[in-house]
Parts: sequence; structure tokens; C-alpha cells
Amino acid sequence: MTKAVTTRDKLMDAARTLFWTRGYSNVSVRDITGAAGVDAALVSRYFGGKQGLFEATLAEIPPWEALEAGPEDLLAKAAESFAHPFDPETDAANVFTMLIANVIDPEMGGKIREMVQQQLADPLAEKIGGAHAQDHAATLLAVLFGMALMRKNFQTNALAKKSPDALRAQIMRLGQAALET
Amino acid sequence: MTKAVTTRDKLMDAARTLFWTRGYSNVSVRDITGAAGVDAALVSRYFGGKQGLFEATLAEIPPWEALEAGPEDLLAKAAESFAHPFDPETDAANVFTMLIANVIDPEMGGKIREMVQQQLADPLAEKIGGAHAQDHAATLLAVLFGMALMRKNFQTNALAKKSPDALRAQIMRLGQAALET
DNA sequence: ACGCCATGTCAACACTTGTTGACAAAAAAC
DNA sequence: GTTTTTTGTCAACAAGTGTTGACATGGCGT
Repeated sequence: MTKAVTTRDKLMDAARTLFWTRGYSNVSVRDITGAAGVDAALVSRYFGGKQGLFEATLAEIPPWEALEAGPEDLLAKAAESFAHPFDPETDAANVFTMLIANVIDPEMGGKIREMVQQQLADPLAEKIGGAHAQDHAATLLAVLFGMALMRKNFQTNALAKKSPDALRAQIMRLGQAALET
Repeated sequence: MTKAVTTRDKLMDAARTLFWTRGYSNVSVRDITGAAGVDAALVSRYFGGKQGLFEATLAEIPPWEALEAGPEDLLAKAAESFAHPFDPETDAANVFTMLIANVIDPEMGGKIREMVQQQLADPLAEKIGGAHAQDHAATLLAVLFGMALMRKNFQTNALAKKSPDALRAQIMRLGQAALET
């Protein structure tokens, strides 16, 4: 299923996998085209260059489901996004790890910071409301990013072996603590 | 004060600053030697190469103060490490951001994961104790790494403008939530 | 059959990377 | 003062980077 036929899709798939895990400047054009089984010159033809290919993978990110719920379901939906093991296609936590992997990048870091602020922190603060909305939003994001970091990047096995139910409960508890005072 | 006289120290200082913020493979030898005002060939002479220079900056990291306290002061000391704005020399949070910046690196990622496990997660779990010691340790680390990430890497101004007292209280509250069942 | 255009192939480019070896200068040892 | 050792300078290297342009190929409409 979901087989990539056109070479444009082959490039997008390989680019998403590599860019999102290793970081933009740790992946060469030839790495991607090698994985896609495609000539290296086609990146410039289809996307205008390496940067265009990376930004194309960013442009197709779906909106975060937790932000479209009411303020009451927000925390539950956010926890749900992180409860299941990392599924390359559906799990929203992959986007979080992608943001972590690319925020340090000297070329893409600025764009990533913009994305976090405009597409995560600001909408979250608006949903949460109250006097400390921005503070609470940033703290909740810190909890979510921290969990994603420990599991995916640091590969802490203590968290990797937890059941989805236990994980969801834990993130709910931490999230509530983040939204207090 | 603390002026670097020997060129070896000049290289160490520049390497620490650049490697720790941009990540190992996003910094070239000429970047470092340029900042240090030193010839590029001296890196290989003094440290055996780029990798040796990076590992030299890792080897001089002092032990985390929070791990040397009793189990009771552990959370307070950990929160203290993250309460103050990032001071390049004294703050332990800089080490956390360095670990974040280099865990994605294709060459150094393995070493970084080892460090987190052996020097942070394992000793923390031993201090905490109990049936879910490893789980609690990983969750507490997730909170600390998440806060460091939001402040330093994503540069969220909502957290940057908080006072040390408010930050310490917030991390204490989150940390206690992390240590509950 | 012909031309046309999208698609893919290949070699080459200018540039940066980390590292090395030959050489000069300075400091230390004797 | 003369050797020996350390320390710094310079040019060059092989390998890898992103990108480009020339050329071949295939499918399409007319």
C-alpha cells in the first residue's frame, strides 16, 4: 500500500525519512537519491534544489489534531498523540522529533523556530487562554517535546517499553501540572 | 579573568562554544580555528583531529551537582540547575542543550546516547529508587530536557522572561508530577 | 512519420571538508 | 653557542558537497 510510483514521490518519501531523523545538513542529496533509486540531478529539476525538497516535506505536514479540539479535549488529544509507539505515518510525535532534529541546523533553524512559535505555541496559547496562556502553552510543549526526545532520540528503554495506556496517563498527569498556576 | 593563553585552551574554548550549540557536524575545523585565531592544522596536532577535539570538550564536563545530593534534595538541586538564565560557564543546562544538539549527529549520536544513559538516567534511577525508578528517572529527565529545549533551542520568549524563582517553582511542580506513579 | 516535450542519464563544475607533510621560528636543553 | 625539541605556518591532497548543462530516451499528439 501507499506505494510511491512517480519519482517525485520517491524523492519526497526518502527525503522525509532522512531529513526528519538525521537533520537537514546531515543528509546529502546523494543520500536521498540513493535511497530513492534516482539520479541526483532530479532533485534540482523537481524541487529547485535540496532546500526546496526539504521545505516540500514541511509543507505537507497535516495540522495537529489536538489544536482543532475544544479547550477541554486539548490535553487528552495531545496525550493521545504521544501514547502510541512511533508510527512513521500517523503519529504526530514524528513531527516533534523532526523539529528537534532540525532546530539546531544553521540553515533551517530559523524556519523551524518560526514553525514552533506560529503553528504550535501561539495556537496552543489561544486555546488555553487565561493570564498565563503563553507560559502554560510553552510548558506543555516542553513536556511533550521532552517525552518525544527521551523516547525517540535518546532511546530510553524505560519509556519505550511502557504501554500506550500508561504513557497516556503519564502525559495527562504531567500536562495538568504544566497548566497549573 | 580565566583568560586562555595557550592555543590548546583557545581551541577548547572555541570548540565548546561552537560544537555545543550548532552540533558536531555543523561546525567545521576552520570555523573553530577561525574563532580561536589559530591555524587549522593545529587541531590535528593537539587533539589528533576534529573528533578528538570534540571528545576533549566532553571529557572536561564536571559531574552534575544534583546527582551528588541525597534523594531528598535531588529534585530541588535539579530545579536549581535550570532556574537561572543560561550562564555559559556554570549552568548545568548547557550540558543538556549540548546533548540535544549532538544526539542527532550521525557520528556522535551513539556516544551521546551512552552518556545520557550512563551518566544521567542510570545514576538518577539509583538515587530515586523504588519499583519504577527507571521510569521516574526518564520522565524527570524528559521534563528537564523539555524545558532546556524550549528555552535555548526554540527560544520561546514566554519561558525566557520568567524569573528564576518562578522557573524553579515550576520545575519543582513538574518534577514532582514526574516522580508520582 | 514527424516533431514535441517531459523525463532520465552522465560528466563536470566550483566549493568545502578534514588531514597531512614540508618547512620556518622560537624555546629549551645541554 | 649549538643542538634538540616544541610550536606555528603554509600549501596541497583526496573526498564529498550541491548544482548545472549537454545529451539520450520515451511517450504523446497531430
